[in-house]
Amino acid sequence: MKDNLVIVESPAKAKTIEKFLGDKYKVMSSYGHIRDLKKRSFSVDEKTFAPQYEVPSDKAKVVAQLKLQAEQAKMVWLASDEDREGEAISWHLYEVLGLKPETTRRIVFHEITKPAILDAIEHPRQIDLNLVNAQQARRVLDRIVGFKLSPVLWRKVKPSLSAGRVQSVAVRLIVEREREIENFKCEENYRVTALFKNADGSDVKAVLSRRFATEDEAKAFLESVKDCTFTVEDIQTKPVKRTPAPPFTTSTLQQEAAHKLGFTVAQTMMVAQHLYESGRITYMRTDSVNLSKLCLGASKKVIAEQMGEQYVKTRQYHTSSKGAQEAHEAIRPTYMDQQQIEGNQQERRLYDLIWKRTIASQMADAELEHTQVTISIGGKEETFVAEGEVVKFDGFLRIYSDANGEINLESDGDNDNLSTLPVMKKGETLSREQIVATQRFSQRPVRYNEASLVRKLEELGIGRPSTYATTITTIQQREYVEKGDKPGEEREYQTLTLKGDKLTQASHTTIVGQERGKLLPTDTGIVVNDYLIENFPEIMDYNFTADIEKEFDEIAEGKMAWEGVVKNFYQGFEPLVEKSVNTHTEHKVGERLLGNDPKTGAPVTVKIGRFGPVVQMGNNEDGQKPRFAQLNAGQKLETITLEEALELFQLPRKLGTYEGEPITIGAGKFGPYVAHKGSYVSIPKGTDPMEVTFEQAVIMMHRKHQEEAERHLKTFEEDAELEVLNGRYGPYISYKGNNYRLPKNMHERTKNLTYEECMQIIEEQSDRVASKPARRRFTRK
DNA sequence: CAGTGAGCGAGCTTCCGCTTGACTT
Repeated sequence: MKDNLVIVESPAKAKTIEKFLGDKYKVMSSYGHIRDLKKRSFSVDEKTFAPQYEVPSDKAKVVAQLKLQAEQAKMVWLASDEDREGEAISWHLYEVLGLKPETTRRIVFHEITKPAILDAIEHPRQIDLNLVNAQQARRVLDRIVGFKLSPVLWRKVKPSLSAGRVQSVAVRLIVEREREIENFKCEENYRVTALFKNADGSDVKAVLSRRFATEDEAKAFLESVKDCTFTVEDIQTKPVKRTPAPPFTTSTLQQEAAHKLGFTVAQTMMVAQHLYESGRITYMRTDSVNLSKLCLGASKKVIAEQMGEQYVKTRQYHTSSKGAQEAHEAIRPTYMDQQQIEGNQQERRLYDLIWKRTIASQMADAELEHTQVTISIGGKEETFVAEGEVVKFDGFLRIYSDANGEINLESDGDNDNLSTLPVMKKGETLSREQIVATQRFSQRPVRYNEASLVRKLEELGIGRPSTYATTITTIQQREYVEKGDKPGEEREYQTLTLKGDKLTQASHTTIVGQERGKLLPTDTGIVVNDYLIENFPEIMDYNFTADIEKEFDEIAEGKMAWEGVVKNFYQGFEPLVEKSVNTHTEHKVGERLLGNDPKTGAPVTVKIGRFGPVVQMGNNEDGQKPRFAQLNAGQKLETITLEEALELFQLPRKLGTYEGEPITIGAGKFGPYVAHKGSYVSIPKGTDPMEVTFEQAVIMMHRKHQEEAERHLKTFEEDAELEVLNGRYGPYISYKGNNYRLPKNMHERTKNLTYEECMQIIEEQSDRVASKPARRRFTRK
């Protein structure tokens, strides 16, 4: 039996630490929190705010094991993380395991190294009850907000909805961005660029120092420079430095993995968890950019050996993000000298990204030389400016290309990729090749994707590294937002080109504003958001979390009592809940009267129904049963018109009977369809479902059945689960529920593919296949 | 990427923040 029991939060950490401590110590894991507010009931006293805790059923086993060991140990060391939640975990352990003060010590360490842990053991302290109370305030406040607001939504909007301090603000960001885009007023101007040749005949590209508001102004300018001479007026050269980005935190890792590897936020965390468990990287849920001395030294060595001393620059970064608690290190490789690891493709790619980012953060600045050449135009006030950049010393750019790890959202693509300028002399005359005025449009704001929403939440200090991924999942599960693509719009723009003495005009088209994998608000999301903002403005305020965090800090410093902070909040909040529940409105939240049915005079309204947005015709007043119809894809509660709504009631329509069963035309989530004997055929886009005749419908059914029959291109005796199928995008391989792309050069000979060939393709692509999304769970009726 | 599809008067839903295994629909 061991004399000492050390309890940490994570089993991977426990394993590592046990090796450092020798045989007098047993190290176990609590697997995070072991006790929480009761799951189903409110569990907070409305007067005293006393919380009712319980050990959840899935934690009973862990707790029993810990208890057994704790009773036998002479000393129990509580070594949960050094932050608010960690302190609370220690306190709950103390309470639940029935520990004694004289045989309990609280220790913390900031890096998982032998000296750091031995040092922690040398310097134990007591549980900090102020910090624990700050956590209790946080926990209780979140329960109050969540469990008081959600039922309001069940009554006012639809069952099973939810609201909370974090998720509701996340939805607000998405709804507001969509409104910004709707209200965006596009402004246009004319940007003038020139192509010159210098004395050697090399190209010089330059941009005019001003833009023109109208085509006429741009035209007048081009006319006026026909006979001008263009002279190199000034050449300015100055050194520019570029600094590497700090090492990864959870949020920056999610952003970069999304940007560079195309991972979703959840995917990144899953792969990182594997890397952590196999000892490849440090802990992956962190808000700290701090690196251990061990890592700084190891990085220095690797850089000096691989690239030379001049590439080394040891840096220690400091966290600037709001609400950071810095209980861990930055996310970095455990062993810096391991540049590559074994593992599947996703693991190798993510590891590579982490390794490079960490190494780059310890490398020298990149040194560049920026040159700006000013070109005068006859006696005119405007000038052309040519800019160029030369890398003098690549520094960290040698291994990490994206300095800031961000895309510049303001840029409209004008300043990208500065290249080298040819040699020019001051006073030199340049020959004009051509000058082009291009019509430009200001760009509307860009929608959020998962990773950029996380970045925004972190910036606002809302949510924690351990919850970013789940928050993103929750708002999608509640159907407040959905991931989707927006097709670009074709836009026409004009150019005016001056070449020699000739001024020509041309019209071009381009696709703008195309977006993929963006978060779009649903009707439900919009209705819930507007309702919450109107009735609970404090909760929906972007600064609510930051403000309340200041009070939690006061509790942690012992300056305020936690119940007082909660009470103060509750007294302002609870009456608003009361008021909302008791305000009986004639119409549902978000309901909109579109008008009346011209035939019957029945009112036509849209609202959020039990299954989402719905149009209703008539009400119960005249004793007639109201009719309902779902909105089509693309139709929005806010914008649908009476005419569009009435059209929805035209379907379903019966066409007649075929083979003893009726053929009907219906409208579904994915557009109009023909239904017969339980099978469905989509009606192609250009075809009006009201015009489809019985004969056409029959033809469509037959074509579908034929396609279905031809779908199975090849099956294999070796394995019944392996098939070659013909899909919408051509032939593909289907195996055990996953699909695999068939290389283009094999499309011709799908019929004689061999079993071995197919298995090889599957093997090659198996890393790339994303795990199947969890099956949607429906509540049992 | 690889094929979908109703229903709109019956009983349960929900928060945020720590952490990973456990399974049969």
